[in-house]
Formats: sequence, C-alpha cells, structure tokens
Amino acid sequence: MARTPHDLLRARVGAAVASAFGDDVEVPEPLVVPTTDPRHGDYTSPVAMGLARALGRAPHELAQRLADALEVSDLAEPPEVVRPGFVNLRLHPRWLARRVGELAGDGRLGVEPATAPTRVVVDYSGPNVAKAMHVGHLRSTIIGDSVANVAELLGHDVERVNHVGDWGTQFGMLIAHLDDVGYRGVEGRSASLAEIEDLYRAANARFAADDAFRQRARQRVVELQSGDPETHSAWRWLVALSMAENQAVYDLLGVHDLVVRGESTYQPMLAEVVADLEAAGLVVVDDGAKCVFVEGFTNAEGEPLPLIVQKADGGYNYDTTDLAALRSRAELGAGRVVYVVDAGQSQHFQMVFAVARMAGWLPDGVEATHLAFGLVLGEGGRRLRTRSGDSVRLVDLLDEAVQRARRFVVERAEERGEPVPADVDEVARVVGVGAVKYADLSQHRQSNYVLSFDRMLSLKGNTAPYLQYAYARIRSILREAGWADGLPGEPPAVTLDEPQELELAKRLVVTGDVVHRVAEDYLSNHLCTHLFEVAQTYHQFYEHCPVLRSPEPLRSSRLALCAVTAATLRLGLGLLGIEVLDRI
RNA sequence: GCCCCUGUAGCUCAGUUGGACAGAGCGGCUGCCUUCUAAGCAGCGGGUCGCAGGUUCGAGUCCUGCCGGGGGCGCCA
Repeated sequence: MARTPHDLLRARVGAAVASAFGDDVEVPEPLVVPTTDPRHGDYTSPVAMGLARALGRAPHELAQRLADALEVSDLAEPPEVVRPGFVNLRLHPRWLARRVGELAGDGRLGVEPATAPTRVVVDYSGPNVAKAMHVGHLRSTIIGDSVANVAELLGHDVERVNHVGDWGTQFGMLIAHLDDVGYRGVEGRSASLAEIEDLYRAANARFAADDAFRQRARQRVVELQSGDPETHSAWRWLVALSMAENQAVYDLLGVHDLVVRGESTYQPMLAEVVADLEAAGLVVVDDGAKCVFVEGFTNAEGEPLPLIVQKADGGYNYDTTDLAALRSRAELGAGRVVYVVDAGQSQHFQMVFAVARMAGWLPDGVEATHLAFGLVLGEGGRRLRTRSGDSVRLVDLLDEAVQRARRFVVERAEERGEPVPADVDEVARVVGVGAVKYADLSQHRQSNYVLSFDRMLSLKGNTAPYLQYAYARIRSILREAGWADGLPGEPPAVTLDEPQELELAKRLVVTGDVVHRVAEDYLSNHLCTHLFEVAQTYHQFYEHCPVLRSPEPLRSSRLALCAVTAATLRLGLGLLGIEVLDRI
C-alpha cells in the first residue's frame, strides 16, 4: 500500500463515498486532485459535483455529507466544504513531519515497487553502422535510458536493447566500394568513423550514377546474406569500427548495460516471419512485393497502404526486421516493449504493432508502445545542422557542453581568486553532460526540442546545474554535521514550525506519486518539474532556516530535511541518468 | 489530398483521466554576500490560452470547422 498523500487520500475518499452514498453509486474520477492554489488546501475532492446529477442533489449538500463521512484526522486537518462542492484537504504538519522522518530512513524515498512487475524491453539509441551518431540519436538514448532507469526502480526486469542499424542493402555498395579503393582484405587495419563515412558517401554517389557499380553492390548484398566469408568479414570490420567509436559516446553519456542486438540478429528469422504471415492468410502480392494491408492506413493517393514484408527482388526491409524483433521479444517473455524512436516513425510502428496483433504474436497481455519524440532543432528553430549543412555529431555536441561547463568553473575560480579545482575535468563532464540530458528530459517528449547551450548551461532556473548545485550545497552542510555517510543512528524527530520547512516537506513527500506517474506516461518532464520544485523550496528553506547554527533538537530535524532533500535529488537525477557531485 | 503532432507572457516552455482567480524559467527593473557554496534568495512588471462554434454545473484541457507551424504518406532504414 503506497503511503503517498495522494494515494492515501484517494483511498479515504473512496471509502467515504461508499459509506455516505452506498456501494452501488458510480464514483466519478478523479477522487482527489492536488490543488493549484494553496488557499484551497493541498488536495481537493470534486466528486460531489460529479455525483450531483446522478443523485439529484445539490453539490454542496453532497460535499458536506462526504466531508462528514471522511476519516482523515490522522493525516489532514478537518475537511473544508466550499462553494460549488469541493471538499478541500490540508495535510497535517504532524503527519508530514512523521512521513519525512520515515523517508530519511528509506532509500527508495517512498517510491513503492510496481504491484505487477514484468519484463520490460526498452529499445533505444539505435545508431547506424558506418555513420557517426548524431543528435537524432541523442534524444532516443537519453529518453530511453531514463525510461529504463524508472522501470528498474519499480522492480521490473528491464532489458536495454540497442537495435543497431547493422544490416541492409547499404552494406552492399559500401563493401563493393571498399574493394575499389584498396580496402579488400584489410580487416586488420584501423580506420576512423569519419573515414568510413566518407567512403559511404562516395559509395552512395557511385550507386546513384554507375550501373555497373550498382550491379556489383547488389551482388555483394546477396553474398552478405548468403554468408560469403570475405564479404562477411568486411561487414564485421565495419560494424566493429562503428561500435567502437559509438562506445566513446556511451561512455561520455554514462550509458551502461545497453545490449547490442542489431538488425542482423533477426536475419535468420525473416523467412519464417513471412512464411507464417502467408500461412495466416495475411499476405497479398502486389507489384511483386509481399504485402500485409492494414485497415485504416492509406497512401498519398488514398489507396490502402501495405506493410511490405518482402520486396519484389526477394529482399527484406525494416518492416520485416521490426516484426521479427517484436515477435522474438514477445516469445522471450516481454510484458512490455517500448520503442524510443522519433515521431516520424509513428505510422510505421502503428502498422508493425497492428500486423503483429493480426498474426497473434502479441497476446493481449503484452503491451507494445512507441515512445515518439520530436526533432532536435537549432536555435533558429530549424533542424540542427553544422555550418556546412551536415548533421551535428553527437561527440561534438557533448564536447562543446563539457567545454563550456569547464570554462565556467575556471572563470568562477578566477573571479573568487581561488585556484582552479583539481577535479575540474570531472566537474565539467558531469555538469556539461547533465545539462544536455536535463535540457532534453525537462521538455515534453513529443514536442520538437530547441537545443541551446546558453539555456541548458545558464546555471539558473530549471536546469541540471541548478539542481546539482543545490545538491552540492546540501552535501556541504551534511559533511559539516558529520551526516555525509548517512544518519547518525535512528531518524531524528522532525518538526515543521516554519512555513519553509512545511513547504519543503510537502514536496519531499510526493516523490513516489511523481515517479509512478512518469512510469506510466513516460513523460520525464514531470519528474524534472518535481525536482526543480524540491530544489527551489529547499533554497527558500536554506535562506530562512539556519541548520548548523540551530540548537538541538531543531538542528537534527533540519538536518533530516537536508538529508531527505539530497537523497531525493540524487535519486531523481539518477533516474534521469544524471550524476551528482559532492562539491562543485 | 490523407494521417499524426502542434499553436499558452517579449523568448523557451509547464499545465495530471475536464475542476476554483492559467504557472515556471529566461530576459528587463529593484534589493540582499564579515553568517551552512550569491551557480542563491526576496520583490516588481507582463497572457482575449491561434480563431469561431458546441458539449458540461465547470473547458487551456473534450467535439466540430477554419487559420498557422512541424512530421509522415508502398518496395531506404
């Protein structure tokens, strides 16, 4: 049983409705909502207004009956019935104080495990072989990693899968081109990804212009698919080089446990996938291609739009691969499969999910979700590009953020006449990368996201540096008090006499609600807002309530508030994949 | 042409399954560093929630239409 105020009040109001109006009334949702205006208390129940019509009574009267039946004296002030028919609830300081004391000894900060843990596959990042990761992969990686973190905290069996683009017709031309420029049989040599990208561009150009080359490229695809050793080893060389370079990005981002299971993984299953679809009577041959038509999807001419599962030339495409991957994941026991892929693919995923359901590969209990996200835009509101028009490489973007953070730390030290900290590189990395991640995650996932170094590193407002700074400040106090390694024994009694203490406690107590909400809607910006509010409320507390200078037992009570705040920030930022520092 | 997303303060954006007088941050202006990190805090200004209808006790939120922005639309992934 969750013990967040929202959950508790929901249960109490539910019980009160049953006792006041009988079990058979249909209870209008929501039972309780947080208020927007503190004058209305902390939470309010609008159910009386929802019941007014069904029961043929005035809302105000029903609200009064509800309030009379409501048993909340242990956690809230007496309910207040107001105007149209709201029942307002204000949390009792004593309850809040006790709850904060409990959180001080709770590593989960009141985040209860999921009631029905399942296997969750999170498919994210998905870079392409022979291409440097660019900003498009940034959001997928950052968002996907956070989704996985949240699911993990709730006790799900989480699998982080990197569906790398390591297969396809493009390898035919690339390998054919390698032959011509002297790369044949030189798998031992090293090459930068930039070099490979140049080769890729050149291959592309030739493929478009040269018939003979096109023929050889196609031949190479056939050889690759049939497992020809020489072709295969060239392919493996490309994959290995690409992934080695990507690894640097993952290291910088602090992304771990991401298991590569690329498109090539599913090659052996494709023929069977198509055969099974045919056996199920779902396949229609159209212009030589094997198609599955899905109701409700049309093309630009208004004609039915198919998912093409086998091309006219016999080859497979990513529709087939994604079907095979989804089927495989369901077979391996996934209860939920989450795809973190840009919004441009949403029709594709809708169709893949639909076909998988038609084929019976996705039982009703298995949930497939496309977590769509918007584009990364430059400051002008256009797609982010370099001056030369290329897409921005992820390493360059992250490096710039880290460099800017470093410059700030150095400049601040100079202003204060202090030496530059010895760990300036570490601080710069944590702050710079954290800023990039937070700027993304604090934005609504579906909207296009305007990337601005100035804003994400502005160090003021709703940014990672602000939160990291708040954390470091708290840690400084805890260190001073000897609390840095944990509580000195049992959680101390907490008192909340100052308004700033009370406000802080109210924020600290709802982390469980917030995390569970984010686990459901996958909108990390709600978690960001919560952390920002916690930090902001903490800073107000910090200004008005001395901690170390206060006499006992007030000192310990305030230290407990500090400890819970620090732990909340660390937990929350951790869920976002953002590190914290004891000193900044 | 069809489908999806989107339009909220000068700028960037929040706004929980419809709930009370729409909120932040940035930028602008004014104060606060012999006191636990001023990357902070306190305060002042600023919005016909794209437009028009509709549903409802109640609409930024739901429905319809229109206007503007983004993305997608059969053998690339």
